[in-house]
Amino acid sequence: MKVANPTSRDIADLAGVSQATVSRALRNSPLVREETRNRIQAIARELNYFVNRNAAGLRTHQSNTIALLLFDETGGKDAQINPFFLSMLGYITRSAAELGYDVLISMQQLTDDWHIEYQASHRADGLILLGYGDYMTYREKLQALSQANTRFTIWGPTINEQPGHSIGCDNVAGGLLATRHLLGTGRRSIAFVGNTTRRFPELAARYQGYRLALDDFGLEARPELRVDENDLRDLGRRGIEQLLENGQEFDAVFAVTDAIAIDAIHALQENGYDVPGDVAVVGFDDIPLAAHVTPTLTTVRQDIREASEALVKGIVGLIEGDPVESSLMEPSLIVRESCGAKA
Amino acid sequence: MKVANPTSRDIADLAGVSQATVSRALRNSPLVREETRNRIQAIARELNYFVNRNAAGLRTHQSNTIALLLFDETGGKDAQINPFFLSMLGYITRSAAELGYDVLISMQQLTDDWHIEYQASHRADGLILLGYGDYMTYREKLQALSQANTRFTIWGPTINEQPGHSIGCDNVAGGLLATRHLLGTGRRSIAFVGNTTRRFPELAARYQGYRLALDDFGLEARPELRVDENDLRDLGRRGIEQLLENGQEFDAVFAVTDAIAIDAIHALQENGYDVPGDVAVVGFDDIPLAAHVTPTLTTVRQDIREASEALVKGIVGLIEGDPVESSLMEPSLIVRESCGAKA
DNA sequence: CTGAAAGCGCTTACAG
DNA sequence: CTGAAAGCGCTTACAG
Repeated sequence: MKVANPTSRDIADLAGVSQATVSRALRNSPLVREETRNRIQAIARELNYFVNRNAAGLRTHQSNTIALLLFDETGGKDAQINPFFLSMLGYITRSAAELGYDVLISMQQLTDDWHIEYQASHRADGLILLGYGDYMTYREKLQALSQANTRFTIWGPTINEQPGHSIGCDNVAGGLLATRHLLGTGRRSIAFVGNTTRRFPELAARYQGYRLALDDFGLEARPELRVDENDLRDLGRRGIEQLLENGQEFDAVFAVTDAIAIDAIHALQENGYDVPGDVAVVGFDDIPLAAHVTPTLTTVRQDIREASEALVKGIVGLIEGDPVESSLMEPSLIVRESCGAKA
Repeated sequence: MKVANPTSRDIADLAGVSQATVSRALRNSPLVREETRNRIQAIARELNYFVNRNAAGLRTHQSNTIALLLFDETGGKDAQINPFFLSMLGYITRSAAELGYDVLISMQQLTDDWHIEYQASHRADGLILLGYGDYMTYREKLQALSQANTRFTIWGPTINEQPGHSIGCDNVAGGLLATRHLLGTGRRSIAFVGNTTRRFPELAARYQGYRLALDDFGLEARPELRVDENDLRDLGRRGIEQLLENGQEFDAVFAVTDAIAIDAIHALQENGYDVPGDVAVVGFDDIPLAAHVTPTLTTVRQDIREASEALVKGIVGLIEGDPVESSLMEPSLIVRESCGAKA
C-alpha cells in the first residue's frame, strides 16, 4: 500500500484509472470527472505524492523557476551581499511564490560566464539581475544574454540602448527631492558627494536632480562643492576631508548613498562640526542603519517592495508572453534628524 | 549549423558521433577518447549547449539543488527576513556553489504544509532550515519531515530527541564568555534579561553559561536580577523598567540578544543611567547595528561563515551519503564600548 | 573507446 | 470523461 517514492502510475493503480487520468486530475483538469478527481487527489495526498518536477519540466519545457543573479561586488572574497539587494530578496521570493515560481539564487562574479546557463539548462525560465546597474561595465554580458534569447529583468537605470527589461528608481526625482528639501530648510551651500559620470548612471541621475533643484532656486551647482570619485569606499570621510582641506564652506551635504552619508556624518563630527547644527546631511537608500545612527539620517527611500514586485511581474510577463514595460519607481523623502528639519 | 535550442543529439550529429558519446564527453567520462571529448566540448560551447537539467535529473533522480527554507516570522505580512539569516545566505549560496549545488529559497509559514514537497517533487535533494530553532514549536513539522525521509539540516540548538542533523552555536560557552568578561571588569551585580525556559533552548543555554561564570567566581545567580519573559519584543525596555521598579541595584546587564541589549541601553539612558559608566551591557549575536549604536555594543559573535559552511557540508553529506555529525560552533567575544572595558 | 537501446515519469494530442 | 501511445532529452548498463 505505502510506496516509498510513488509515481503517478502508483496512484493510477490504487485509484483504478490510467496514469494519464492521474496526471490530468492532479493538474485540476476540467476534463476529469469531479468525483474521480477528488478520489485521485485524496490518494495522492495520503501517499505524500508530488509530481516529479524533472519529468514535468522535461515534457513542458518549463521549470517554473526564476534565477536571481546577485552581482558579487567583493569578487569572491567576502560573501556579504549588498544589504539593499538582500532586502529585496524577501519580497521577490514572496511575489514569485504567489505567481507559482520558485527562486534560485546565485552570486555571480564579473568573470563568470554562466549567466546564460540557467535558462539554457532549463533550470530557470528567466533571470532577475541585481547589481548590474552599471551598464557600461556589464554591457557585453547583457548583450550576450540578449543574443542567447535569455529572458531577463534588471534592477537599475533604464537606458535606451540597453537590451532587456528593466525596473529602476527615478533617481533624478530622488536627487531633486533631497536637494529641494535642504534648500527648503534654508541651506544654500550644499555639497555633493558621490559620482557624476556614466560609470554610475544611477548616481549621475541623482546629481542631475541636485542640479535641477538648485536651478529651480536660481542657484548654481558650484563645482568646488562637488566631490566626484570613482571609488565609493570610504567616500564619505574622504569627501568631507577633501572639502575641508580645500577650505570650502558649506552648510549641507547631499550624499548619493546612505553609506556615504553616514560616513560623512562621522567625519564631520570628528572634525568638530555639529550635524545638523552646522551641516545638514541627506542620504539616499534608507538602509536599516539610517534610522539608528546619531543623528538619525534623513534620506530618500526607494520602495523596495514595489520594485521587487515589478521585477517579478516583469520577468514572469516575459516568460509567459505578456506585454511588459520598463518602468521607474517614484522615490520618497524620509525626514529624520540629520537635515535639521525636525527638532 | 546554428540550432535554436540544441540537444545532445544535435551535438552528436555535428560531431559525427552517437548521442551517448556526447553525453559521456560532456560529463568528462574517461571512457571517451580525449580528442573526441575535446571536439565534442568545443562544439557544445560554440552552440551554447547546456545539458537539460530536467532530463538529466529525471534519469539520475537528482536535482543538485538545495532548498533553503526560511521561517517567515511575520506570518506573511512583511517580507523582511531576519537579518541574521539573511547574512548567512551569501555564505550558504557560495559554499553550495563550490560543491556543485544550486540554492532554491523559500519563505515558509508555520501553517504551510509543503516542507516535504521540495524533495518529494525532486526540486531539491535536501533542505536547510533557518529559523526553526525553537524545537518545541516545530516539533511536528520536523518529525513529519523525518518520517518522509527528507534530508535536512537545521540551524539551531542540538537536542538529543530532535530528528535530523543540526548545526548550532555553543550558547553555553557564549553566555560564559559574556558574563566572565563582565566579572573581569569588576562588575558583580549582573542582571540577566531574556528567557531561561525550554521554549527557547538557545537562550536557556546562554543563561546556563551566565550561571557557570558566576559559579566560577563564587557568586550566586540572584533570581531577583533575572528577567525571564516569553515575549521577546521590547524586552530590553520592559526588562530594565521591571528591574528599576523593583528597586534592584545592578552594575551590568547581560542581554540574551543584541536587539534586547540595544533596547535596554536606550531604556537605561532614558532613565538617567550612563552606559557603561553606571551599567555595563553585553549582548549576543553581533548584528550589524551593534557596531553603530552609541555606545557601541560589546557582544558575542557567532561565526556566520563557518556556520553556513557547516550547514551546507551537512546537507551535502546527507545527500551524498557521507557521514555527518551535528556540531557546535565556538562563539567569540567582541569587545566594544558598552561594557566599559575600552576607553 | 563507442554505439544501440532502454527507461526515468511525466503531459498531451488523438481516438473513442 | 477516459485510455493508449508517443515523446520530452538525457544516463547508463550491455554488447562489441
